[in-house]
Amino acid sequence: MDSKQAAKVLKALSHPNRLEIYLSIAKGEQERFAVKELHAKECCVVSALIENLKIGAPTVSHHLKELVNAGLIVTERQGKFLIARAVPETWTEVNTLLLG
Amino acid sequence: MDSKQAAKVLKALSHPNRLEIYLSIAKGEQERFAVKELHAKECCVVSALIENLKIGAPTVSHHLKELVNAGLIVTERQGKFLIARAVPETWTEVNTLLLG
DNA sequence: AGTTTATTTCGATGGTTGTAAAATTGTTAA
DNA sequence: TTAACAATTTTACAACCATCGAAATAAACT
Repeated sequence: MDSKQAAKVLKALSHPNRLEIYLSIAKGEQERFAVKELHAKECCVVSALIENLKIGAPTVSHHLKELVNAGLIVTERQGKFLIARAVPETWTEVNTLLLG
Repeated sequence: MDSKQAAKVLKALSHPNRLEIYLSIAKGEQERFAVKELHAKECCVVSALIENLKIGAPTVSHHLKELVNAGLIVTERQGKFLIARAVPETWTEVNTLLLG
């Protein structure tokens, strides 16, 4: 990964709320909120994040789009809900650039 | 490190020019520009960064201050020049949070 | 003093975060 | 199969923050 792409990823994580959203998704801490049919590690709906962060749904929606755009997560709609999963390789590549 | 502090560090690296500056300092690529008395890995003067990035001295000065403020580098004046060294532990802590 | 290197101040420009209100998409119940 | 509900997204807008250079200032060498 080149440094311009890395800067984009870092920017996506550079806001406290967005970093929290990413960590919640990556660590699957949303299990208690998630719909029962899904596995814990791949669960995260917008409404769960709203509960935790106390910011509005439109803002969460916007933040999620930025994380998707940076390649840090992927999302998938399941019925009414939006499910998110982290893409850990993206962070690994950034880390490689910074440590290399 | 807590996530708010991590976000601050990530923000400092979230701009392409600042990331380049940090990488230059961390990798000691500025040796050819540095004053001869200093060791390669700890050398980096503002004028060298200006050469590489083609942005003005005031902007470089401002970016360096943000990197210092995030704890990613330390600076020291040696005569006319400003010397910078990376503080790799800061990045390590951020990485630990993101991987943990 | 004059030159070189870096910093501060200030202003212009553009981007970011957030909300309210409306629109969209999917589910459920009559 | 409509009507009502529920989750998310889009649009529009306000408030705030970031990047950058020009000019002036500071610090250090010759």
